[in-house]
Amino acid sequence: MTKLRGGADRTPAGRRYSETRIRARNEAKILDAAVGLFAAKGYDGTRFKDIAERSGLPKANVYYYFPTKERIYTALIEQVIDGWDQAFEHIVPEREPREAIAAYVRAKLEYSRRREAESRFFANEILRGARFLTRRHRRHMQEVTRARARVVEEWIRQKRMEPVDPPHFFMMLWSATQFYADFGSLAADTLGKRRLTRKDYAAAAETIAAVVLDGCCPRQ
Amino acid sequence: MTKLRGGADRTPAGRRYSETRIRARNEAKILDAAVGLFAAKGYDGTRFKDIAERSGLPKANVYYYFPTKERIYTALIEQVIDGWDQAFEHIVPEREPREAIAAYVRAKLEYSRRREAESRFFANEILRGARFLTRRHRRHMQEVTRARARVVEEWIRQKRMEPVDPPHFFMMLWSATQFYADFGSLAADTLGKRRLTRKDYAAAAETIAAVVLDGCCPRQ
DNA sequence: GAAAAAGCTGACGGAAAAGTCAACTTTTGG
DNA sequence: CCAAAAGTTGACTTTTCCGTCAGCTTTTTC
Repeated sequence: MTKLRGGADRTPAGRRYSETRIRARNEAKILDAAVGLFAAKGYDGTRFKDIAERSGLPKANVYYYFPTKERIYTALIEQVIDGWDQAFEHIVPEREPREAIAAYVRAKLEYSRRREAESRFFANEILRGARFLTRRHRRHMQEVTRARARVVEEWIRQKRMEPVDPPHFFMMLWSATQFYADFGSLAADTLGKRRLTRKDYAAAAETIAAVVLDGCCPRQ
Repeated sequence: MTKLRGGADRTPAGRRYSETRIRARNEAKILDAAVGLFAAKGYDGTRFKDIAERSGLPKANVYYYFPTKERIYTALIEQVIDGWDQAFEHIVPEREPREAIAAYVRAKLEYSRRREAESRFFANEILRGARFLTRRHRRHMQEVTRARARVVEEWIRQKRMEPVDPPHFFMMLWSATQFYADFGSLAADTLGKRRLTRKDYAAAAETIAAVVLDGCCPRQ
């Protein structure tokens, strides 16, 4: 499996970045401020000045850590992909498909509820054609997805679930789970509420599980 | 049902807009150019100058038709909502649920495949919190959705389909169908292709139908 | 404790964007 | 055909934003 986060950037003095405490803290501040802005306004719509203001640092200071706006953006991409990988860990051959898939759906929903900005940020990037995803990122995601697709294929071969096309099946799960965070305003409108609550996410998990699981996995 | 498109803007001389042929033609040119740019770059990322260039008109001329970038944007929103309504027409009580839902899924997929830019444009707007949707737009969409939710409720009452929460069920259908157009680059990667073909959309429709329909509607 | 590295910042320059305007040409209604 | 309305446009001003830089302070290292 390709490793991400191989970062080898260096300070002017040749020291590896992120070695100092101050740098780590300030980079976190900046990324934290940036993810919300990028999520709300997109790459082009986000002003460098605004990132600086929101993170509480002078603009020139932000430039000290990130030489361009693009670097901030790509740093965030790596951060998000890390999270993306994790939910997949539920999809393992030993588990019962029904239970594993339900756990995966819950994990994804939980992630997108708790890290709404990250979720929207990434959705935005993909929506715009994923122009900042490098070949390395893409390959990594492909490999991870393919590995889990093999698990599903195995389940199907064992007649433990209905025959579905694994990639399409995953995409269906992604779209359903991301929807609530990414299109939250539409979801809220549809439910006639001002904002989505934890309960709404729970109801979503239930509906998705009810429909998808009964549609692909025989009940015990 | 609330009517959209009530437009009552007037020219300097008090004439209703869109009465002249030239205006109609040029507004169409502008909106056509704008939708692709907004879809690719978002509201803030789209340059007024670029809209002008792409539509083949001088910038000042575009300003003659649309006093601000925002007006172009909101004009597009109305256009898209019109399309959104149409797919819903398949959801009628007389039809067999299984068949009606399958038709709805196909219609939505077809729309997002053929009008990819519109689809992405709208997804982008929602993703950013739907800040340009007016109360009128929102109410309209709510009403339309609610009306169709009643049809689903009726089906359930008649035991013609499994009990599901209609709003969540619709959101699941929306997310699954929009995914392929809106997140096309991710979908293509996942399938190991450069671009999505008509066949991929067909496979998507099949997977969605297989999973969703078996999950909610008893087979005949 | 002093040299070196890391961290910080106000002020500035250049580029590119939005938006304006006055004068021009074309189209239309009667 | 001609007056009025609609349509067109280049050149302009204003605003905004990215990125730089020189010189400062703080922290680390030995």
